[in-house]
Amino acid sequence: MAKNLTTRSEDYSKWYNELVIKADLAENSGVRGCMVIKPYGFAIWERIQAELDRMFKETGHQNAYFPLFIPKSYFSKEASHVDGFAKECAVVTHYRLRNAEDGSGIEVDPDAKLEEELIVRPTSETIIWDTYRKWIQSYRDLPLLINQWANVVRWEMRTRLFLRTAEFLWQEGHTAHATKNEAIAEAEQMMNIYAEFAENYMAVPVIKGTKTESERFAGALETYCIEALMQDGKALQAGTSHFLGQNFAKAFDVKFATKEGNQEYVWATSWGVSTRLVGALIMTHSDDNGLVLPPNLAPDQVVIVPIYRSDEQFEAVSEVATKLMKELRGKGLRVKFDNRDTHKPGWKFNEYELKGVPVRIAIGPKDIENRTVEVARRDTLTKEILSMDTVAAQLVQLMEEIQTNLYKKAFDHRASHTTSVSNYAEFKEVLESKGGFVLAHWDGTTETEEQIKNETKATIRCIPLDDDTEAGTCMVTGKPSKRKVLFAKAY
RNA sequence: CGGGGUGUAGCGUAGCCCGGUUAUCGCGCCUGCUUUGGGAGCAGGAGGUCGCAGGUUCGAAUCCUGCCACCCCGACCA
Repeated sequence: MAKNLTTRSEDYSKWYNELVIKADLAENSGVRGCMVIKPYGFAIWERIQAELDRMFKETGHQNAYFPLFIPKSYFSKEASHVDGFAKECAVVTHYRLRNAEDGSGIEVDPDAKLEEELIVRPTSETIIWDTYRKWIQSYRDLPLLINQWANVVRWEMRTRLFLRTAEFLWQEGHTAHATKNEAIAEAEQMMNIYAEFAENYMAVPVIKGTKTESERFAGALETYCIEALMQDGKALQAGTSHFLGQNFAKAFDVKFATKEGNQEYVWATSWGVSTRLVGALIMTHSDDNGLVLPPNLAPDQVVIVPIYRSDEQFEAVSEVATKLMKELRGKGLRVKFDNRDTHKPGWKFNEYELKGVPVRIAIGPKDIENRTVEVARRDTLTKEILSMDTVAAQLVQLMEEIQTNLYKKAFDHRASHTTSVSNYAEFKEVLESKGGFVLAHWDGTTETEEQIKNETKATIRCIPLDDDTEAGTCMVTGKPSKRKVLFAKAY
C-alpha cells in the first residue's frame, strides 16, 4: 500500500487506498500534494466533462480559456475575495533561471525579478472580470454565459487524493447579467444542473441548499451547493454555484448601457465542480472488491472476456465476440473486447471488478456451442447465462437497471444516515455514534455555528431548499429558528 | 508552522534495541515447460547508492550529529 496517500479514517483509508492504487486510478506525484491521474482515472474525468459540457451548452453556455497567471493587483480589487484566497496562493516572482556562478547548478536569476508578481490562479474571477469589462458595453452584450475547463492551484496545508489536491482540474462558469433576478436564476439553474448530473449520471443523491455566511464563497452574496453523503458518514460538497451580486462588477468597473440609456453595473454568478467528483464517485459506490461505476458514467460499460485454449478456439470466440461488440456499440453502448493473450480470464475478471465496469461478458467454446453468453453484474456480483440472440437488447435494459439500483442503494444509505434531532445532547450523541447528516434547529448566528463546530467538529453543510420548513428553537441557545439545517462532519 | 512517526529492489517488508561473511521474505518482473470458464503450477533468472551528508569504529542498514522527504494529528479548504 502506498504510504504517500493522505487519508483520515483508519477503516476507510484501507479500502480507499487499496482501491486507488490497485485500480490504477492515480498516483500521488509526491510534489506538494499534486496528483498524477492515470489513464483510467482520467477516462472517468473525461466522461464527467463530456456530460457536463453537453448540459452547459444545452443551457446556452460557451467555453473559453483565460490565462493561468493573474497579476497580483487584479487580485486585491475585491477585498473579501482576496481575504478568502490570500493564504493559499502560489506566486511567480521571477521569469528566468541561470547557471550559478560557483558552478553549484541552476539558480533563480535575481535580475529577472518581475515588476509585479503573478499569482497562479486559485480561481479565475479576477482575470475574467477584468476581461469582461472590455467585452460588455450594452444590454445587447448580456447575458454573457461562459465556462472554462482548467486547472487551478490552491496551496493547501494538507491534501487528500482527489478530494483536496494542490492542483486540481475543474470547470468554472462565469456569467454576467442585466438584472439581479436573472443572475439569481442562473445560479439556481446551475445548482440544479449539478444536482441532476450527480443524481442521474453519478448516481449520487444530493441535498440542494445554500451555505451559511461563514461557509460562503469569498465575494459571494449567496452560495448554492449540492451536498452528498459518503459511505463512512462524512459529507462531501460536490458542487457550488454562487450569486456574486455586483461585487465583482464594481471592483472591476463592469457597466453596461440599459435600454433606457443608463449606466448600470452587471450582476454576476460563478459555479464550478472539480476532480473531487471522481472522489465522490469512488466513496459513494465502492465495495470491498473495488470501484463500482454507474453505467451512465463508466468509460467502458461492457467488457467482453474471451475464454479459450487453442488458437482455433480463440479465432472462433473472437469472431463471435467482435460481432457482439459491434452489435452492442450499434445500440449506443461503450464496449471493450479484451483480447489480450497476456492475461488469463480469471485475472481479467478481477481487474474489471476492481475498475468497476458495470457488466462483464464471458464467451467461451461452450457458449459458441449453445449460442449463449455469460453476463456478470458488478453491482450485485451475480452471473447469468443469456441467449446470444437477445443479449444486446437485454443489456440496454440492464444498464438502466444497474444505474437505478446504484442510485437507490446510495439513497437508502443516506436515508438511514440522516437523523433529525431535537436537542444538543441528542445531536452530539448521533454524531458520535453513527455520524451522517443531522438535521437540527439553529439560531442563524455565526457565533453559535462556530461554537458547534468547535465542540463537535460538525459544520452546517447547507440550509436545505426543500419544503420542510417547520419553525422551532435553536438546540444550543434556545433562540427562534425558522427551520432545521443540515449538519455533518465534512471532508 | 506546532506535536508525533517512518525512510531497506517497482510495491509491501525482516534485520536496527545488543555493529561482524554475499542484506531477509512475499508480490510483481524476465526465460522455459505445463496451464487458460474466478487473480495458475513447477524450475531457473534479473533487480539494492539500506533517504542524503558527515562522524565514531578494524568494520555501520544497525550507534551519534545535521539535513531532506514522506505519513498521521491540528490550524486552512472545491
